[in-house]
Amino acid sequence: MSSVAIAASSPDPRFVQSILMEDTHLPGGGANCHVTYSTVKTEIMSSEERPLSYENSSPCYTLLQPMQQNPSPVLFSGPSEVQVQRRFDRSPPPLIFDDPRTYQNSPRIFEEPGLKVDTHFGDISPSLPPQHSGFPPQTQPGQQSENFEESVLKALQEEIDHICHILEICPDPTKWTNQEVNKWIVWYGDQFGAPQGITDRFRMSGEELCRLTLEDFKQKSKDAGPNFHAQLDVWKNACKLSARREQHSGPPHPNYYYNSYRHNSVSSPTISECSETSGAMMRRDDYIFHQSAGSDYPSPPIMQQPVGFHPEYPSQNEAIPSYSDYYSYTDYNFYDNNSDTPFTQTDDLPGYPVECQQKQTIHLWRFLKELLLQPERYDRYIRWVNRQEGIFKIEDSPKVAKLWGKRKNRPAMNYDKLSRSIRQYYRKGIIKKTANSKRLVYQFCPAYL
DNA sequence: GATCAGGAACACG
DNA sequence: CGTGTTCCTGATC
Repeated sequence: MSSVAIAASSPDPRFVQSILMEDTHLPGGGANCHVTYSTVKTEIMSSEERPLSYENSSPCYTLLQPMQQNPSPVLFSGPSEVQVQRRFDRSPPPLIFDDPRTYQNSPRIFEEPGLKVDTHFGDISPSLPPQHSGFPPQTQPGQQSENFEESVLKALQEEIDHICHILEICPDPTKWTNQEVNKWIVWYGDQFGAPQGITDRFRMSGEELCRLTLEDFKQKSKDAGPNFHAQLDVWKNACKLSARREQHSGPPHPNYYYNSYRHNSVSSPTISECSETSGAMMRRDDYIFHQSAGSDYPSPPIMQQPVGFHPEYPSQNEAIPSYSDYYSYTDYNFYDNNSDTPFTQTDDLPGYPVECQQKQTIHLWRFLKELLLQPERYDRYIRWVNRQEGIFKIEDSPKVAKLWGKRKNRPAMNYDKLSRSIRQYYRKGIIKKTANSKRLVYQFCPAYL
């Protein structure tokens, strides 16, 4: 059994697009393919093809696939047969092979020296004995591509859910309002290096957006346009596949975040709560590297806590989300284990290759928003005053500053400096003071709501 | 004293 | 160049 690490949606939407559109029925392949979050950095794209967002993107997905008699051309074979190559007219990079069952013995990308295993995000545990690898039994040939598609879809669904939660948008692009389109463009624009004012070029409904062709996107932004187009395609396809799956397999996929937002129910659950209470979050035993009873490794909820969701820790993009600034993992290697912090993982970021921990950044406004979106954790420090209008109040300025400092690995961060950064947003139209300026009360500008 | 506003220099990717 | 970070002065609450 071998695994192949590939970059999935966040790193380059066009690559995922190709998977969803063409590669879900891999000839001879796809059996027991599984997708898990992992910031495995692989050179799928040549450097000139790789969008700017790639460097800042996390997570990547790791596709794990058993070695086949006739390996999938996409994942295993030579360049001439590779869909991705055809699509992008390039030679594919060397793929990474690995055998999860003997993983602990194979010095691979997962085993950077000193790299700890991320039991939280659920990567491969080097210490797990083979019998506890968590791999499901081999499936029948007929199930192969279906499983692959299912896995990709699940991973994408989680990523999309995560973004929907953050942006408070509907997962189905065709149903987006103008404002939701705006949010989505802002979010991915950040990742794709879209020019300022890009949202002005996308003042339309989701339905209109979905009707735009690649050329339309290119016209709106030569560089970022194709990425927007591909990313939208990923969303659309994920939505279709999800609907198709629901048709065949019972109840619809409940988007917990989105539903909770739409129905304006109680405050968002914690991620762990989601994992236990919501069908939208994948069950723990849905994951490949789940914990076997009695093991020292807790069940890794791979998608439960999508990378980047942890405001105190880097998430993807910020440069997303990944997603775009879904973020800098160097931030994990610092300080306090102060029990006051709502997290227990204050060590380094287990499961993330060192090279993935270097280049990502998070924007302050997004960090604040992520804090605000987890009131159950942070409302002691920062909370919405008027969520609809984006007005929020910093209740505990030293604490918020400390969290920000942690996040940026700036131990000397204080509220004076943080507020200076916030004030930089006035000119950029991201955050402003409220009309009746009150201390510690700020307001997100409409485009960033 | 804490917060706010904004200038300026600087770091970093 | 964009996004902060750091330091600063002066004003306001």
